[in-house]
Amino acid sequence: MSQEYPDALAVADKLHSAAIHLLRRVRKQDVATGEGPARLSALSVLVFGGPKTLKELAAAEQVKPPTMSRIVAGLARSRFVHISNDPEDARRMNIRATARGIRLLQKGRRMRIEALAARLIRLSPDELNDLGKAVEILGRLLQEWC
Amino acid sequence: MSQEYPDALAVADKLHSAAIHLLRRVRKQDVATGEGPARLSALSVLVFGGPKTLKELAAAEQVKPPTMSRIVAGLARSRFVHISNDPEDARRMNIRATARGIRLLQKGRRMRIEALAARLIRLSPDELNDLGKAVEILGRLLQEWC
DNA sequence: TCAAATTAGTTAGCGTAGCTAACTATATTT
DNA sequence: AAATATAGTTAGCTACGCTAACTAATTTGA
Repeated sequence: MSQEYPDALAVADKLHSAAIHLLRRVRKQDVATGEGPARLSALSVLVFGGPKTLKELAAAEQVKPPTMSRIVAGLARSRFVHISNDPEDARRMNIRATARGIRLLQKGRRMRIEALAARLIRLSPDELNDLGKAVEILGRLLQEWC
Repeated sequence: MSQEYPDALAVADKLHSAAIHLLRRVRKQDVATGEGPARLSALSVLVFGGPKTLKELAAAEQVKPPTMSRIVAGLARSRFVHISNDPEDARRMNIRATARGIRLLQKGRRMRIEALAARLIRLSPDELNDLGKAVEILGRLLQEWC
């Protein structure tokens, strides 16, 4: 009992630090897309989760409606998403990624992931395998979390 | 050769996603400190790495000098850091964390890490162990990565 | 030695991204 | 029909990133 907790704390500390520094490195690839991380992330939700209302998108991104309103406005201005009226409720908007949006997402995602993968291939097969197990665990943990 | 690369890509993808979502969760603890992540991170560098000039601090945080200038100004206004003149070079400033700054950092860090650790202790010992190995690997990888 | 170049940091001004409060417009409930 | 609730926007604040242009101090080197 007094054995697990300090260990979890130590892992939490290093994991937190690693997440911060890892994102700081891959974020450098983003400038090439011309869009910021919040827009790319929202676009990703639309591409992989299908059309959404503004409120749903805000909830998915854990952000308040006014924030998502501006993110969507930026994406729409650049024609990466298309906004249509909900036929059942005139208050709602239906937001969907355009083909252009899907292409942007694929490009940006590919660049970030490839920059990271270029580092990962320097690892030994064992190390990569350990990392693979860890991301599976993290994926499950994050799904349960909130 | 065509075996390692796609695997690294898959791990990179999930790792990237996990880092984004993990930070989004722990960041919620930050509001209680009253300071943003960039200030807390810079303060952390000062606490664990000792006094620094503005340029050194900017380099450590991978940020441009004007950005760090504003971060330091905010920390100084709240008396979390103390700025003194370099006796050898009047252009330079020596920035050090105050006792108040150290206390804030410890508080904020503790809250974020504890929120994360509270999730990690739900894992099995094996899973926690896998995660422990992964963060060690990531730590080394990030050190080499510019 | 003294003018030119370099270096440290700031200021001004821009964009993105987060928030709350207050607003409009539409739906729903009573 | 009026009151209430819901969806989204607007206005205005803060933080945090950048570049360009600036001041002040130090080095360089002719």
